Amino acid sequence: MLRLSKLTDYAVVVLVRLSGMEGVQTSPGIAAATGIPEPTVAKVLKTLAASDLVSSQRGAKGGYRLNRKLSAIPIADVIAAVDGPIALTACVEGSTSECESQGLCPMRGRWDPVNDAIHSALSSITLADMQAAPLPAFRIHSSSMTRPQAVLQTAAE
Amino acid sequence: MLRLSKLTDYAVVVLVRLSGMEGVQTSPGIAAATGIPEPTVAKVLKTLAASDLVSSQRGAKGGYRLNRKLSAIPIADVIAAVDGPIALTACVEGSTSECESQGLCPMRGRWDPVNDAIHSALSSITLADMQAAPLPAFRIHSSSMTRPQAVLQTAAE
DNA sequence: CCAATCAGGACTACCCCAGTCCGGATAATC
DNA sequence: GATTATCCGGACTGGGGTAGTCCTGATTGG
Repeated sequence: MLRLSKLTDYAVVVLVRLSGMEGVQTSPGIAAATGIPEPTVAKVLKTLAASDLVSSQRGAKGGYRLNRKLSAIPIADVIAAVDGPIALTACVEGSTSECESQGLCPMRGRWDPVNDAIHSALSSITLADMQAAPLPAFRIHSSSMTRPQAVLQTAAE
Repeated sequence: MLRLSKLTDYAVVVLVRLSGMEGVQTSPGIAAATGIPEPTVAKVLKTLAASDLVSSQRGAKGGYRLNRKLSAIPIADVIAAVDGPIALTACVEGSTSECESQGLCPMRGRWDPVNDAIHSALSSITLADMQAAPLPAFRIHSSSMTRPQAVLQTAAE
């Protein structure tokens, strides 16, 4: 199904949220604003910090801050940061000649054009594109909602 | 990691193998030729038959046959047949408004451009492209191999 | 010195895929 | 008509990976 992890989903949400504010933001704060569980937000942010997508400020009054503008972050970077290198098959990703059946595996290099195509497709779309995306004419209803909603309604908070 | 299932891998191998022969081929035969376990080959072929990528002939002297030429089969079709519809997020695939947190989920439609990009990328590459792919200058060594190797060395058997 | 926050890892529960197997239906052959 | 080879469809099970939580330590401001 070619699915990417839910964490990547969260990462996009968190990053877009970060872009909306000026100073640093704490993970509890982001968790409250997005509705994503606090530990999970922390996990995502740590991962993103490891990939230099966000900067962290430790200690009291600390928090996270976006390093680049959304328009400078291709979605491929986010996926790579959270889900690891973008590659469709296990054969391709690094472990050269580690294929279980070297002689049998006819894939060696054969998925490369596919991987390249996907990679370039994902590199051409930035978070800004996703932020300003279609966004159907649907509005957030606060009815039957108990949690602190309002994740990012068109980034204009 | 954006990985697709190993079954898709197998499907490509099986389809390329099918393209090399004229008449129908049995799943045991393909299993022997490709080194893929027999039940798995059968499973893949059944799936491919359900998506009209291959035709099946039942009964004795039966088997499978390719419906279109490799050049007419985009890899997207194979992925869709084996792994289901191509969509990156769970939100997108069908279950409309089934998102666990409707108000919270800012993804609704936002991954669409990404999905579209990937879909078109995968539609532009056919099995023929993958068959005639880079194919590094490496040859199958029969040394230290016990299983029936020779999956498809450049489709010229 | 204390409180708030990030850092980094370990840990667990759950879900989905991979692979197998079985009984049934179909069709060619003898 | 019986037999045999093959596909059909589903159920079943085990393993791997993700999601999510938690804990201990390091850093920094009040």
